[in-house]
Amino acid sequence: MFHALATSTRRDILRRTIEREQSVSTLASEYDMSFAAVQKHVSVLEAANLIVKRAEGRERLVRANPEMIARARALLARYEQLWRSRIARLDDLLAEPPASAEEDTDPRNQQGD
Amino acid sequence: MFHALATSTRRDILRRTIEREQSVSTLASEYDMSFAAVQKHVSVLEAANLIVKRAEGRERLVRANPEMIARARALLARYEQLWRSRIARLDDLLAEPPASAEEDTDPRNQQGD
DNA sequence: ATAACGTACAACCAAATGGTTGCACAACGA
DNA sequence: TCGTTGTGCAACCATTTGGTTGTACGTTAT
Repeated sequence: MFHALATSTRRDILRRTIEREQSVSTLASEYDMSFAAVQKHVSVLEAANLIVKRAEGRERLVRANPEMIARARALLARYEQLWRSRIARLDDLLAEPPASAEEDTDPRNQQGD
Repeated sequence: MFHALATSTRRDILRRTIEREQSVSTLASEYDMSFAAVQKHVSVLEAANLIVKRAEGRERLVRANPEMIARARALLARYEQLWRSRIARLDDLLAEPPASAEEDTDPRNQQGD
């Protein structure tokens, strides 16, 4: 999925199909490459579920799938959350009372600052 | 940057270095591939600014760069925003009074339901 | 019916990618 | 000092990727 987002052409296709549903050939006319090349980009986005195709006569209308974009964003948000919880853990260590020598591992050696 | 995130190995490296800073060889020992392969993944992440390397003796300590993760997430959030504003625009059209035949384009033909 | 259009797909190609091994070199430990 | 460890880098290889052209086929318009 991140792979599908890794090309600027595909991100642009995504952007355009968010704006409005449009046919593959309409999309292809926007780029300086062959129809087949754009067709491949579209199929990569489709495989990643970032867009959806719909048949209408001889045309295939392409529209973005906002659910998948949200999923990608949520995944990255999880990484941010990991980071925040790491910070929280360090804060916890620092907040611990430096008293009692009960533990066999000294908290001061857990995370050098 | 999305390209850097496109491999599960690299996302895993990112996750580990969010958890805690660690050397390249420590990272390498976690994966079933050569040191050089992991080294390359690390350099891809570094080029994308998703991680930062720091020299300490002969080791190179790697840590995640949360700013860049946030930027990626923000970018995807913008796509979501695009989608929302598209919906808002359609809502505006539907909210318009269907009276006055002044426009030369009939609102009923704008978006087939 | 026939031409033009929109699409799908296969074959092909150059470049990038993800992996390998090997070598060089600096830093550390005995 | 000398072996070991951690790193960087180059060369190489197989596969994937992003592009091309050509062909085929259904749909639309004349």
